[in-house]
Amino acid sequence: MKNIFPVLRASPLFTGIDGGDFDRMMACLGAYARQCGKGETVCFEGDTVTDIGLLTNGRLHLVKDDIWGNRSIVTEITPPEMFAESVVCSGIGRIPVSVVAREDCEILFIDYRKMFTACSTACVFHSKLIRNMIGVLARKNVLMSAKIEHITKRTIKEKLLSYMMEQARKNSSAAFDIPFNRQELADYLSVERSALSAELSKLKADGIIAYRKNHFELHNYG
Amino acid sequence: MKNIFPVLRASPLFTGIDGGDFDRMMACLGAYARQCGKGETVCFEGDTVTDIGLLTNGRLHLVKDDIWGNRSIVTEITPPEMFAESVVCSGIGRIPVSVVAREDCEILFIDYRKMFTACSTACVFHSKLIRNMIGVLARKNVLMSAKIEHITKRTIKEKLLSYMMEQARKNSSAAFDIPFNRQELADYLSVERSALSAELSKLKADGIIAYRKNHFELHNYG
DNA sequence: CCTGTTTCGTTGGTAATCCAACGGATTTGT
DNA sequence: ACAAATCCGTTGGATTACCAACGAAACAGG
Repeated sequence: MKNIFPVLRASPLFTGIDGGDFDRMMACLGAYARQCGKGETVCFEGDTVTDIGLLTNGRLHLVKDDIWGNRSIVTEITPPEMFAESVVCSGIGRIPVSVVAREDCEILFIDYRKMFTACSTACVFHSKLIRNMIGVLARKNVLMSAKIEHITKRTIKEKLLSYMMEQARKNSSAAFDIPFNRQELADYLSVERSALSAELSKLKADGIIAYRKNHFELHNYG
Repeated sequence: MKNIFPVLRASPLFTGIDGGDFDRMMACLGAYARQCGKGETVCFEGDTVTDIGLLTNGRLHLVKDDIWGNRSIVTEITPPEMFAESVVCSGIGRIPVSVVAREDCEILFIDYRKMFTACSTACVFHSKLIRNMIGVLARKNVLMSAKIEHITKRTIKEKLLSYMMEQARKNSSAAFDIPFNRQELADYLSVERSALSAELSKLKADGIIAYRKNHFELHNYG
């Protein structure tokens, strides 16, 4: 097992926490690493989970199976992303997805309750950690709100404009670059790629937007 | 101004906190109440907010205006719900919606940073409050994940089955009641009510589900 | 330079959804 | 019990999105 601390330092959960504390902190948090072979199921939908998972190596898929056995991928997790944190922190406990290793993985499990228990060694990082966790949950919250805002719109045109207006606002400019290619944007907005392309062309033809590759401009944007 | 403590006690943010502490706690949190007349805009999209809003009386709408001035209602807030908590806790600061009073309102504003500052009077509620906040954010997270899961599906039939399977799982039974009427369910799944009704009828005709009013049963489940 | 790959726009037929309208059933208020 | 209002299912035509397929352009590797 290689040194996972560089990965942890990259996690928003541990920002602002001194690297020298990691060893003691891990012990204090009841953290333990687990290896998972490719194809292995880390946990099954409906399982009761009490630990937050932090992927330090490999690649995970969160998947959902319907009654007929069809499997759909909800998300892909790459280091240093976490999973199950919402379920654990909410106290719901039963995880709504299965977690499957797509490659050989190494996962750090952290006991959520121990984040709050003031420890005998008077670890200073507890409050910082909790604050970080709030930030993680809240940011995810904001991202999901925005996504819902977009995909709730009825037509592709409306979804696109909703998305682009958000980008423009974030960038404080009518011109902006987007972090997706067409296929990814289509997946994000939950529409067909070809239909998306067609709608983009139409918006351009109507003079509402201009674009080239991933650079977009909204016209008449105040 | 009437006594707001009963409302606060109903808020998940204050569960498990002794009622006798409320006065001191409010002072410690830098909380202040604000009255808003019907129609008044509490804050505008893009404003920088540093306080969490907790509605203690009245009714709020979170709204979004597009370039052409069309206003769409994102959510309705009723006591004792909060708003802006994700934006504040995430550190993003700029609120992505406008907040409008639909009735005369009373709002309690809470300084997020003061939740963490250990106070001189050694208030015992701080850690409990923070824990509650994590729970609030995480639960909202889980709810939104589920919603995205449903409305991401391509057809009304798939959206319905996704929703109903979640309900069945939550209820640990193939039979369950839903908290929506048809119009509300259509809004939640982001489809037309009439199309939803038609799809429900078809699912019933195909023997996949049975229902009467808000009571549903999934066949071949489990 | 050549080639295989990926990305993107276009098109046309098919399928699904929207939309407005209507009637029946149920509920609510008086 | 009656009237008004609300909720729900149904229908048909208009709109929109899906889907598969294709070709052009951009790109990467040899």
